[in-house]
Amino acid sequence: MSVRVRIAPSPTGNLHIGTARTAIFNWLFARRHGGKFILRIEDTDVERSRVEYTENIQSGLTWLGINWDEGPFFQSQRLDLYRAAIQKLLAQGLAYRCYCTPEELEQMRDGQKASNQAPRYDNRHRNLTREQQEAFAAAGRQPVIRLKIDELREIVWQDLVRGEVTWKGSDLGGDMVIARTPEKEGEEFGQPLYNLAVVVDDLDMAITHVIRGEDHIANTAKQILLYEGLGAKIPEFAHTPLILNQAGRKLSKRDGVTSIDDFKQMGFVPEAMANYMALLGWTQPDSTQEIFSLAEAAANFSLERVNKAGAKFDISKLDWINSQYLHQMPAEKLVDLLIPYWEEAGYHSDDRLWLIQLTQLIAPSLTRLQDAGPESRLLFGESVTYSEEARDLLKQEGVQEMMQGVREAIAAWPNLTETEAKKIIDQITKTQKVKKGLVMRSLRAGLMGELHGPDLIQSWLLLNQKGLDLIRLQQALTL
RNA sequence: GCCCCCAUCGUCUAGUGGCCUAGGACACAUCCCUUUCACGGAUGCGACGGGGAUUCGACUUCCCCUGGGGGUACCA
Repeated sequence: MSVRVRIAPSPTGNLHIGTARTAIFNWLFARRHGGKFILRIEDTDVERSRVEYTENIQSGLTWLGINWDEGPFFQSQRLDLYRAAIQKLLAQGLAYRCYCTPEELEQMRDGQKASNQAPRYDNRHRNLTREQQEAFAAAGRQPVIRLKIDELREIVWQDLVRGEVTWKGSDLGGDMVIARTPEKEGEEFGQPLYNLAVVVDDLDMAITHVIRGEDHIANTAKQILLYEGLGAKIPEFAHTPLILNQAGRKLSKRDGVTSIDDFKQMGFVPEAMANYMALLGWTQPDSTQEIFSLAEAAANFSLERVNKAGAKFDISKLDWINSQYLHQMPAEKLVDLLIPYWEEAGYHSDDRLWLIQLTQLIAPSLTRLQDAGPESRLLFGESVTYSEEARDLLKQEGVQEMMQGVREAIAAWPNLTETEAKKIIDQITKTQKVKKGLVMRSLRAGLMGELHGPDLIQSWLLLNQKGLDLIRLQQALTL
C-alpha cells in the first residue's frame, strides 16, 4: 500500500515552527516512499479559526518548499462525514448522550482534585434510561456525545519513533466527548471534536502514517479506540520530539519569534530554515552532513533516525546555516534577495551590475539578509561620516599628501580597474616613502570614514564607478 | 495529583556490548591567512545525571532513583 501522510494544522495562528517541522518530516517521509502528502486545515474550532491564518499556513509551507499533493481540505466543509460517524457510533451503542452541564463537570473535577484524585468524567450518564434522558431534555438541557471507554482496556501501539507505547483505558479521563452540544434548535448534536474529526478524516483520506508532535501522544490512545469503534484499520503512528525554547519548554507563541513569517522577516532564507528544522531531531545516515537540501534529505529520510528527546531551538546554529547558504549563493540570485533590504535601509541604485558587485563584496560577511543594510552602508551616499579613529589617522603627518596623490591619480584614470588601483597604491607608497599598510589604512579612512570594512580595493572600485571616490577624498582633505 | 514520554559536551547530535583515550557541528578561546572587518583554515575548551543488576567487558541491555518534558477540555 502506498504511503499517504498529512499535515493537519489548525488555523488559529500563523504557521508555527513546530507545525512547519512536522510538515517537513511528513513531506520527507512521503517523498522518500513515493507517497502522497496532504494538507488538511482543522478548523472545527469556529471560535478561534481565521481565514488569514489558513492563508499564512499555505504561503509559509510554499515558501519553505513544502508542496502538497492533495488539499487543502477543510474540516468545516466535511461536517456531514463526522455527523455520519457519530451517528454510527450512537446507533451501535458505542456512544451516548451526556446531559451534564459545564458547571456540574467542573464541580465534579474540583471535588476529585480536592481529594487528590485524577480529574475525570465519572461516566455518570452512560446508562441513562430513555425517561431520564427525556427529563433532562425537557428541562432544557442540551447533550454532548461521549464515546464509551472501557476502563479495563489496554491500548498498545508500535510507535515508529518510540517503540511500544502502552496506555490504560482508565487513564483516559473517562468517556470522551466527541461532539459538542448543538448550536441550533432541532439538531441532534453539535460540532465534532478534534479526536473524532481527525480519525474520520484520516480514515477518509486513507492516511497510512500519522506523523505528529509528541504532544499528541495521549490523543493516540483515544483515537485508536475511535478507529476500533468505527471498525477501521488503524494507521501507523510516529511521535516526533518537540521543539523546545531556551527554558526547555514546548515552544509556544508566547516565546516571541516562533512563526515562519517572523524568521522570514529576520532575513533567513527558506533553504536554511528547512535545513535547520530537518536537522532539529533528525540526522543524515552520515551524521556529519549538516548542510543539505530538502531533496537530499528526502533521499535519505527515515523515522528510525528521528531522535526521541526534545530539541532546544538554537538561533546561533540557524544563523550559521543561513550564512552558509548566503555565502554559497550566486550573486545574481542573492542580489534579488538583498534589494528589498537595501531599499528598506534607504539605499537605492538602478545599476544592477553595480549591485551584483556590491553583493559579491559583502556576501562573506552576511549572516542574515538584513545584514545587507549595515554592511553596505559605507558604499552608498556621497558624504562620509568619519569615525574618531579615521579622523586621527587622516590627520597624521603626511596622510593628506597621500590622499592628494590618490586624487590626482584617479583623475588620470577614467575607468579604474583592480590592477590600476593597486598600481596607484604602490606608486604612493614609493613616492611618499611609507609602508604600504599605512597607505591602505589611510585610503580606507579617507574613502570609507572607518578603519574596518570589506575589501578596500573592491570597495574603492565600486565607489569609483559612481565617482564617489573623488568626492569623498575631497571631503577627507578638508578635515 | 495521576498517566505517558525522554535523559551523551552550554546547544544540536554520532554512538545499537569491545572499533570510545566517546566522534562531528554551532557557540566560545587562541593561532594562521589578510591593509582592516569578515570569510576560510588549524588548534583548544568541553559530556555519557546517580545507584544497582546482567556480562569477561557497558555510553550502549534491565531495574530503581533523580531530573526534565508532554498530557490530563464541549482547544487543536
